[in-house]
Parts: sequence; C-alpha cells; structure tokens
Amino acid sequence: MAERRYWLFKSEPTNYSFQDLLGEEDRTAEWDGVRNYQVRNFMRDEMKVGDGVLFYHSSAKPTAVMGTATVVKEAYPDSTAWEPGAKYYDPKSNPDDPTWLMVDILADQEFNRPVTLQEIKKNPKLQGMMVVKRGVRISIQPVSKEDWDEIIALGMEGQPNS
DNA sequence: GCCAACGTTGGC
DNA sequence: GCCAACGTTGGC
Repeated sequence: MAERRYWLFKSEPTNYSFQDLLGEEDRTAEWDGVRNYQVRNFMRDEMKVGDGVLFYHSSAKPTAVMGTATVVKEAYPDSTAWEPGAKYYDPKSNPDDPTWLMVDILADQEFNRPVTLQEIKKNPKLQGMMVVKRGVRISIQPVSKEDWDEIIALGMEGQPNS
C-alpha cells in the first residue's frame, strides 16, 4: 500500500467554497480548471485515491483551512479545456492528448472552526508549510504528515458547528 | 485597491 | 535560448 500523501487545495469561496462541496450530491466534485503545469504534474504523478486534502479558502475573510476532503478519483482529462467559451478553455489542449487533468474530491470533515492563515503563520510548528511562504501561488500544495496532523488538531478544537 | 512575486508569452 | 513585457495570483 502506497503511503498516503497530503495536500492543500486553494479555492476562492466566492467561486467555490467548502460549503459548496458539502452541498454537492455525494459531497463530491471535479477539481477542474487547473492550468498550471506544476499543479498538473502533482495530480498526474503523485496524487492517489485516499490522499488527504486540506480545503483552503483564499482571497477570503478570513483566509483559512475550512475542513478536509479525500481524493476519490485520480487524474483524468479536464474536459473543460476544450469547451469553447468555458472559463478555462485552452485551445492548445488536444482532446487526443490532453494537456490538463483533474481529480475528484469528496468532502470529509468540516472543521469546528476555521484554521486561519494568520494563526498558521504564528504557529512555530507550521513554518514549513508552503502557504506561509511569500510568493508561493500554486493552487495545490503538498503538505507533510506532521503539518496535516497539526492543522487537523487545531480545526477539531472547540464545539462542532451545528 | 495596491503591489510583490510569479508563470507565460513572444520577439529576437 | 534569452529575457522583457505582460497577465495573474493573492495577501494585505
């Protein structure tokens, strides 16, 4: 059995929020629209069914990890790339040899409270996370098991949201 | 709204 | 293959 990996997925909640994922039928969504080669390569080469996902809200108040999800389908062609007029249309992506890929994720655990970027930056244990580093913009980032465990512990503090 | 930092594009 | 210009990201 391969080692489970951990990831942080960024999403702007005005575009797609963790609540949106929770509200999906089967709580599952296609993670389409990735148009960055480094992120594409993470999905293609490293992401496996069962991997853990921290769902992070960017450009939000607050910017924070909202909960967790699980990868339930490994990389497959992102069909939005060849839909003219779609937001992420890319005429250079050939359906016979797709440039862009997506995965499916399943909402897992909603945190009892958001774990904010502000507190991540203040937490000495979490200084290795890419999300605290200036200028790191990729929308999917690898997360260490130690950082994953720490974020989960913080998110599970306090009373559950009703 | 600002702007630093980054990825991509395209002229050469 | 270099690199300046450009567009985008995303925290603040």
